[in-house]
This record gives sequence, structure tokens and C-alpha cells, in this order.
Amino acid sequence: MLHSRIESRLREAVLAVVPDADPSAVQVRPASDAKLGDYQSSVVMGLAKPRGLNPRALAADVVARLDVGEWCEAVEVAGPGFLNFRLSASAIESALAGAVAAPVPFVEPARPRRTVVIDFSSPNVAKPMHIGHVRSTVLGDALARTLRLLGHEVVTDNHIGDWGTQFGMLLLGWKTRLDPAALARDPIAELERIYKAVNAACDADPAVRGAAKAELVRLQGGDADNLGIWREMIRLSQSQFDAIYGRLGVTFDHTLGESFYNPWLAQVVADMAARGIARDSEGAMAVFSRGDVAPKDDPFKIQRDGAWHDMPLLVQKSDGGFNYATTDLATLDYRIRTWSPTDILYVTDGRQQGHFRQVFAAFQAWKPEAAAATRLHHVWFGSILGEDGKPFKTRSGDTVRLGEVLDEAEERAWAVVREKRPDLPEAVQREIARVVGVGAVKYQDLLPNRQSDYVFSWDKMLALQGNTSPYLQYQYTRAAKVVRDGGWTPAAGAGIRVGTPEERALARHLLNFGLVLAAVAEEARPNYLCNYLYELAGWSSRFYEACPVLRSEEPLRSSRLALCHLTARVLKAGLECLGIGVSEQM
RNA sequence: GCGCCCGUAGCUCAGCUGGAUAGAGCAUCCGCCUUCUAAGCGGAUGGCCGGAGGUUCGAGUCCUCCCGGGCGCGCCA
Repeated sequence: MLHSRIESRLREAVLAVVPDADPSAVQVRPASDAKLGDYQSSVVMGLAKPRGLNPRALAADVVARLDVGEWCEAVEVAGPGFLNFRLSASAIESALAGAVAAPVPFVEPARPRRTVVIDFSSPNVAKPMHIGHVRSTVLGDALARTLRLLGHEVVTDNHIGDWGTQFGMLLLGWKTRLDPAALARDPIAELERIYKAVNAACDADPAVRGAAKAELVRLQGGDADNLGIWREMIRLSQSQFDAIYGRLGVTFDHTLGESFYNPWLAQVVADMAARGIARDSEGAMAVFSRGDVAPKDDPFKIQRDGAWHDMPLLVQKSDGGFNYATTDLATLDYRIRTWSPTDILYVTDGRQQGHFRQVFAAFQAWKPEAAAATRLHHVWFGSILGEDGKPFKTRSGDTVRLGEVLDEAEERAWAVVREKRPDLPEAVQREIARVVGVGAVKYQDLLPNRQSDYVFSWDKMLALQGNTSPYLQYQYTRAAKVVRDGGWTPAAGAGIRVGTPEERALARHLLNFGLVLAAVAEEARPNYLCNYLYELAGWSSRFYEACPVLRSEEPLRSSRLALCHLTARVLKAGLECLGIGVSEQM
């Protein structure tokens, strides 16, 4: 891409003038204002300051050594020492022509190819998938898709909650309170009902709690009846998950739930104990601070009443049972042994930050060589709040089911399609509504910075105007339609000319697609891509307003058709990275 | 108490790890469809970036303190 070529030439020039400069600090970015150029760099100002040099003079020295003449007009030194690059029309035009032939336009395969394991979605067995699962599922899927498009190897793993103390209550409920007719009608609702009923009974009556605990012990001991019921609950839940994932278009390479790691848990704790990483604490096994960092940065320390206290990570309960920390450590070990990843991404709620800090640190202590080879990232996101600013629930206090959100989204989209396109048959309208409705839900979740809490609003989530997926899908449809009507194919169109300001603005924005994808991958923030695509849609819309395509004379007509073609492809590829589909007509 | 996060237009939020004049959507107001899809485009209104200091060529972004809010803090996940 032009950007990376310019950046590496600038790096050479800077190092020629300032040999001890940090090469990674030499960065070229899209210009903040089109009037200033297409790309800009502020690197020389940062270099001049500590060296006591005049920034503008240093900039002039760098420019004298800089050879970007094949792509740019004369480089300008502006303001306190900015370097402004303006692409030549011929460079833009040949980049566009190259993109027509490329498998993915404006994207080149990422340089060091990484192997990235992504842990996301992770719903719980016997519970409905609810609105809270949207963020992890949609974010994780978007990151997987983006990393794959960039050429990285991705392993997606759905770490479902299929083990744990809740199964004691579920088993007891299954045996004593199950309504078979209700189970047949809506399995998850019935499982949820018996769980809540037993949970309430446990609070009221210690004997019930004891009975639930006994069921759990029998399950853990390998009791055939309980294992059979447990497997049935997983099967019922998995078919619910599959239905939702099918609607969302989300797939996983693996679904290795918590129970998969049971055979290793005892060994994990024993090995950690043998290596002196974990030790007995009040009857439990725990990982303590090694005292190698300041207390405030130590995940195993906490301050209380003015003094720092130990805050260990428990890897085995005093009753001998294991907990999620144990499972997470076994999982981490398994993933590294199995896939040798360069990175592992955990896409979860921000409230688990402390937990993951402890798990990562404990693993680092336990297996330093494995930890050194793999970067661990907690890709966390904020909470979904109700309009009152409190955690989002329905009026009756229940969580909002994901399936119902998708139903409502598709229904609302269908109403719009009926109004806009009464000429289409209902089956076609329904299909458009499906793509638009599901896309709207996903986009609304991907658009905000993932770390913000966000306020749930049906109207906002399902809005079809403004910076929303329907708008992006609509702009794709327009561009694709023009290309179809023009009878243009990539084989036919060679020459692209960018003459008008609108053509040039659209073209220069297209060039930065790969740059944005790299930023999304680097920071695990798909919202960068959302904003890029929204801007692209705006530029393309302004282009249509100003530049007739089909009514232009050749060779302008073919040139503009090629621009439409590239716009459509980038919109489609970008939306695909977000897990959002397009329709050829809307 | 300690830690993490947040506070930007009336509302909901961006702001690319310190760059040039702080941007969108919604809402309000004014224009644009006999011309390739108006789910659109153009324009207007709207800001002490919670407050006070500091760091430097340059701060919404970094540091300190204060105010206000959310979350977390041993055997749940």
C-alpha cells in the first residue's frame, strides 16, 4: 500500500539524518484535514525536542533525504514541523487499478503472521442466551473475521459453562420438579425455572442445599444417572446455542467447555504445589504474591484498613473441589500446548479484569517459558445498562433474551422494507429484513468503544437511519446496482481517473482500508472499522450526488464504474469483518 | 479504604496511544427527488472536553489533587 511505502521511505530518511532515532516512532498517518494533504507525519517534532534542534530545520533536512517522488507531490513542511504528503493523481490511479485485480482490495497480508486463539461468547448451559451475550459474541466474531482477512491464523473456541456448582441444583430440580411438557415446549425456560425454584428453596431450607450438594458430588463422582441428565441438559442447551449462532452467522472451530478440562485439574494443582507456586491456605490451595512488583501493581495484593494484605488466587477449594481459576489455568495450558498461539484473546466483561490479571500472573509463575511465547490479552467490554443507568433487565427483572431481540429487529426491519419496497415479493422482503435486522443489532454493539458501558434502547439498537448498518448496507446496494446496470466487469475496466474532488476524496479514503483493519486487529477495536465504513459511505454518497456514472461518456463512464466496484467491494469486505451481510437490493 | 473504568453539543456517543480549527448520530430549523435507490445529500443551531493545578513547541488525550458516577475486592463464574 502507498501508506506503508511512504512510511518506510520516511523511516530511511529520518534514520539517515538522526541515526539514533527509534524506527518505530516514525509514523505516517492519514491527514487530519484533506486541505493539508493525504498523509502527515509529526515525527520530526518529537525528535527535535530532546536533541535541542530546530524542528523546521530538522524537517527540511529529512525532506532533503526523502525520496517519495514516485507517489507524492513535493513534501511540505508545515506549522511547527509537520510533514505533509500529497499523493499524485497517477499514484492514486495505479493503486486503484491494482486493487481491482487484488483478492482483497487495499489489504496486503500482515507481515509477521500470528496465530491467535479467541475465547468468546461462552454462554452457560441451562440458561437462555441473553442480551449480555451479544457483546462477547459479536466482538469476538468480528475480531476473528478481521484477523483472518489480514492473513493471520485464528482458532475460535467457545468455552461454554457446562460444569460447576449450579449443576447440583439443576440435577435436584430435574429429579423433583421437572415438568416434562414444559421441557418439550421450551427446554431452556424449564431448566431456568427449576434452577430458580431450587435456588430459592436452598435459601429457605438448608436440607435442600444439602440435597443439591449431594447431587453435585454424585455427578462429580461419575454417577451414571446424573451424568446422563447432565449430558441431556448440555444437548438441549447446545441446540439453543446453535439456533442463535445460526441466526447470527457465528461459527466456532472448537467448543471446549469447562468440563473438557476436568481430567487435568487435579494434576494442575498438584504440579503448581510441587513447583511451589500454590500452597495451602486455610484448607484451600492458593497462589500468593511473589513480591516482585510494587503492591499497587500486584494482582495478589489488596489494601484494607491502611495496610497491604495478601489476595491470593484460589485454585482448589477447602472441600477439595476446583473452581474456575483452576479451569482457566488448565485451559490456558491446553491451548498453548495444542495450538502454540502467539496471542490469546479473552473477550469478556470488564468485571473480570482482576480475575484475569491473577490468572495470567499465576500462569506466568507456573509456566514461564510457555507464558513468554504467548501474549495474553483480556479484551474486556463494558456493561449494558437500562435507561435508569442500572444493569439492564426487563420490567419483571429478567434478562432480555437474545432470540427475542433478533425477532424484534427483523420485524422492525420488515416494516421498513414493506414501506420502501412494496414491489418485492414477501419472501424477498423477509430476506432483506433478516440481513438488515441482524446487522443492525450487531452494528449497534460494535459502534461504541467496547470499554464504555452502554445504555440499551430498543429504538437506538434497531434504528435504521444515521450511522447504522442499514445505511452501510444501503450504500453497498447502490454501488453494486450501478455496477450491474453498467455491465461493468473487472476484466473490462483498466483505466481509472480521479478528476473531480469527489472522485479523489472517495479514492483516497478507499486506500486506507487495510490501515484501519490493522488498527482494529492491533487494539481489538472494531469500532474503528465502523467509523471508517461510515465515512466511506458518506464519501461514496457525495460522489454519486456530484458525478453521474452511467450517463457519462467513455472513458469516464468505465472509470467511475470501477470506482463504484471498488467501493462496493470494500463496503462488503468491511461489513463481513463485522459479521454483517449485504443484500443486492434493498 | 484500595484498585480498575467513566465524566466531551439538549440526548446517545466517537476522538486512531501527545498533533494542526474537538467530530458524528438522534432531536430542532432551512434547502434538494420528471435525472444511476431520498434507508440519501447539502446547510444552520448547539462546547469552559466535570473542576483546579502541572509537564512542553503543542493536552480531550500524560501527571497530581478535588467533585460526581459505575464496577471489583478467598473458596460463584
